[in-house]
Amino acid sequence: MPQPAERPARPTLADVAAASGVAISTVSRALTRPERVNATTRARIETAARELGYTANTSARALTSGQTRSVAVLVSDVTNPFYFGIIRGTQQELKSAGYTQLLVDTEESDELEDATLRRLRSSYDGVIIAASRLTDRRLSELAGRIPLVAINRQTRGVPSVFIDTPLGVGHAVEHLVSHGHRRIAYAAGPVTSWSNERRWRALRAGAERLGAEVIRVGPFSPRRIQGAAAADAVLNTGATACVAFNDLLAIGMLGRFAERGVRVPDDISVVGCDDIFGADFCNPPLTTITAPIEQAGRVAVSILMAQLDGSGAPVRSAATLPTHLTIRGSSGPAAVPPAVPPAGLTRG
Amino acid sequence: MPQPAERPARPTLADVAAASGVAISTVSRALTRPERVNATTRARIETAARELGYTANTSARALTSGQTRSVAVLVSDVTNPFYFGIIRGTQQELKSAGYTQLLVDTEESDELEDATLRRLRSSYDGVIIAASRLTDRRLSELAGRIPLVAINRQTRGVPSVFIDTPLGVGHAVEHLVSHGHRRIAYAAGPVTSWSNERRWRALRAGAERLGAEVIRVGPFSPRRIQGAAAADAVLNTGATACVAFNDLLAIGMLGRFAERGVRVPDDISVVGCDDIFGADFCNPPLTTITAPIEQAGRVAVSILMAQLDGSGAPVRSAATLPTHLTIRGSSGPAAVPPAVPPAGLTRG
DNA sequence: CGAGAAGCGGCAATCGTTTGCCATTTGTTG
DNA sequence: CAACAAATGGCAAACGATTGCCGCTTCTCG
Repeated sequence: MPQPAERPARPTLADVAAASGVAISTVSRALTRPERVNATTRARIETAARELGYTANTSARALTSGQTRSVAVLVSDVTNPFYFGIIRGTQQELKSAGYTQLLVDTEESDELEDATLRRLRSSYDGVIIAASRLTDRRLSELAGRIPLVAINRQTRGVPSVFIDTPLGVGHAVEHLVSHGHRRIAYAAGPVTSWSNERRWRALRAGAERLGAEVIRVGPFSPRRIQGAAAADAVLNTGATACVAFNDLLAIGMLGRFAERGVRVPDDISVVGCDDIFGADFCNPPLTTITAPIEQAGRVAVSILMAQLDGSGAPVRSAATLPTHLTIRGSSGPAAVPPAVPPAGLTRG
Repeated sequence: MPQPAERPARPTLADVAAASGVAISTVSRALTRPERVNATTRARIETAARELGYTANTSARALTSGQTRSVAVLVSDVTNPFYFGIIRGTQQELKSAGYTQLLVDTEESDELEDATLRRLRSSYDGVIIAASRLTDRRLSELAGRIPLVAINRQTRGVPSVFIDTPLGVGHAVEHLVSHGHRRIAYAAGPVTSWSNERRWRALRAGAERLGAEVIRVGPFSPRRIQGAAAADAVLNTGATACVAFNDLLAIGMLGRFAERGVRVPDDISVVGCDDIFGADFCNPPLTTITAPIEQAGRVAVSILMAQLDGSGAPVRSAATLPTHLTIRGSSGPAAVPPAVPPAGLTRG
């Protein structure tokens, strides 16, 4: 019985070799290390390859070379617009480096993060983790074993890109205090978030420096829906201004304040973090700490590439990206003027 | 010279086999077809595998089995929040099906779309294309060769998920006309967009049915920044209401109108399409055609899975997802009352 | 107690590519 | 013209898993 005439399979190196009358190995070299093969032979091979529509099988290639030319990008919640920015940045940069992006949502779970990384181990050459929930120990152990870059997570020995939101928080405090706010609430994010702690500390430090009071409420899950609870909690503190863990929460708060008839910024000022899509056109437009989110994704990729291409020498790079306060309509003078006029402004 | 003692490599089937005293093939079977191997042997193997931390090498597995257990998701612009919804949906569903998502941005280019699909051919089992820019011919040819599902693109023989925005456009027209609008502008999207044409036709048909006039302006690239140009163009038409190709454009228009002192909806009503993140909290909140975006992603995956798991029988499914008009603050009564009172409301 | 069947596990080929090593050809130089 | 080097291309062994086929055990039943 003759074998079926159909040949739905994709052409392999063997096909190209047969078509151009050389050995498989020669074709392989012609395609991957052009200088190793004679120009005329190479031309013949390239023509044959093109005519056959040959493309290398990535699995087979990965098997021998150990290189997959793809990078896993872990985000803790694809739902969060902040990560869209990261994804955009990594996507752009990975593509231009000829890599493929494996996008994974870890759902804020350290276990899932760990399990995914293990399960896909042979599918990627390196990893970019945004807002990891892993312990320092585990993260640095991981970084020792596989090329990895963390975004917004500084851990000893782990290459990272840090968006310096605490810096912006400092500016936010100055902005608020200069407007007469003396009591500032912080609507906290998840306890497992490293960034959350950093922002809170920056807020406290800034307030202390300028003689303002801070009250922390929360934690809240960084989602818009949680903004309602956060808004109510903030109202209870008697603060005239608040800083939210991130814009998502802040936008949610804005909605709740409107619902309750609390005027922003007349009754209360709201400051967010990140400057995500929407922060500029919500109502009122949100005063926030603008973070170079996309850039963070791009920088993360470039640090990763350095590790990958490099000769194995530990790169152990750590980039810090500055942020700035973007003042929009959601913040303004404090509702109730302070009992004592801000004479202390020229203290010294 | 003795070989270096270090053994950084991941454990393979051979390692597990050695550790549990059986052949490689037995280990493979124990792990993938548990019923083929004795319970006690299996237990021993599983223990060994666990202790060694064994995970299958995906490349090797893909090479023999021909299955990669990953799916390529192509979007034409990761920057567009509409696609975030798609990505979320596919991500969720793919993960629960045990697949990995390869995210690719095709940058609105048919060539890039084609090239990527070819280049990565051996890396995915199936493809989901959102808003393909390919020709019908090419797309259906592709669908004949590889498992594929198109989102918002109906082409003969290509399994697809269609978000029925035209249906919603019809409702939007009724809404506007009932508010006295007689002249409605359409801010068109890219000419290569299949959806754009469908929306325009629905708008024209609806207007004709209700005796209103429509004017098309554009095309505009579906980005916020283009909203300014679109707003200005709409103003020139003398229309009292407009429908935008999508929310991104509509939100951009809102900003421009505010800038020019044109009140929405007092001076002009604005209706968007898709109901993306932000449509509900922009200023004013946008009246828009709410699309089940995430669901579209999920349904696309499930159709793809049917093709993949199925016995090769062409599934050729086509799902249509209904939309609905969500009325918010950006639309209202026409600025200038119609010359003739809308007596025709009870026609027939 | 013997024969057939079922259960179980091993051998080895295979997937498509890469790459170290070697053989051949070609070119260079004294 | 001889001898050696460089350029070129082929052979074959990996990479790590899957799987068809076959043989050995065991078990069952007459």
